[in-house]
Amino acid sequence: MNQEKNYRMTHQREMILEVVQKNHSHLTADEIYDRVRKKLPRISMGTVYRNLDILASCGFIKKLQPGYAQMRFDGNTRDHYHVVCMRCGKIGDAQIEPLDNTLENLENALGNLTSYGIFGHNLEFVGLCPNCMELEKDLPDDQQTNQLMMEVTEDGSQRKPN
Amino acid sequence: MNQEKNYRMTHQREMILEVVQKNHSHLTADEIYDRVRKKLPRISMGTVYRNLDILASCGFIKKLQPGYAQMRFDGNTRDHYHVVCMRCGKIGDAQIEPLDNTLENLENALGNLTSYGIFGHNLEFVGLCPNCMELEKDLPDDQQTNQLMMEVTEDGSQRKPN
DNA sequence: TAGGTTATTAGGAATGATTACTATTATAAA
DNA sequence: TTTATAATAGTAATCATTCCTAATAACCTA
Repeated sequence: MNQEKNYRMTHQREMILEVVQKNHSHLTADEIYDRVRKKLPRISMGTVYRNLDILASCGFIKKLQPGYAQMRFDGNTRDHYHVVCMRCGKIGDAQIEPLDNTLENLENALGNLTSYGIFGHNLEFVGLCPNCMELEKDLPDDQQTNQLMMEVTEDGSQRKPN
Repeated sequence: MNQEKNYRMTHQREMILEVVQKNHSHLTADEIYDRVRKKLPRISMGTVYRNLDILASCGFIKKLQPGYAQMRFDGNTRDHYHVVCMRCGKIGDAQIEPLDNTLENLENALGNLTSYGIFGHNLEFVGLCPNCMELEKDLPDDQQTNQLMMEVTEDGSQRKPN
């Protein structure tokens, strides 16, 4: 199924892919598990997670994961955006003014298109902190950050670092 | 310390607030725990979490939490933004074109201001799904969503729903 | 088509952040 | 002070996700 790695197409993997592709509702892993289990009752949760990872790394599906795993706390209560390190999760301040006008217009436009009630937005920038940029230099090519981008940015936007 | 609720100012709460305010590095709960423990060695993790919540709800600090708790998976691999329900976590598609030009310029600008290497961005809209909007009507005023906004949007942007 | 290599699986245990519970203690108002 | 009750320490529980391992199944090659 993939050129680079010797992946094999198993029934489990096939079913998981089918479930994700046929659903437009951004299922969680356990929702996928429940659905696949109707066809393959003995499948395990570990199999579901492993295959979702593999399918995402092959570009067949997309993993939506929170920008950071742990809560963090900020003594600065003024409105400001953040930069999140995609390797270590460290958060820095983005010295950029909030895009209130641009995004409020966008929120209004979106409000007319969706059945959701729109209250606000989250914008964060994704990158590498100085420390992780250093470490990166010692890694083999296939572990370099640009290889990992697809899994990290929510919207798949991807470009060379500044 | 607060007008609405009968909060009391304890040594623990005071120390936690001080640690968060004196650090500009967006500490995690366990980093705060470690630092506070140097002054109050018997403090417990539960106390740290509870106080961080209370301090955030009073507006003294800001809680940075991921937009959604669980990973989700999308069969649609085209670039697109999402709307996240702030009550149930359900994710919908935002029928809005990616802001590639606007935000790429912003990423470039930011790249010159920060020590991070910038690779991309995440933008998500926050709101209420149709189902939760219905449920909302039955809630007492102090549990209505607009009361909860400060805790939800990353940058604190806040407005009436569309 | 069979056999062998090894990727993949099921099942269960482990992890790690966060929340919940409870008897005891400390705060602040009268 | 006294008193009501908010807050605490310590511990147990939760829950999504990852890790581990012996057994199984895909797929390449003869």
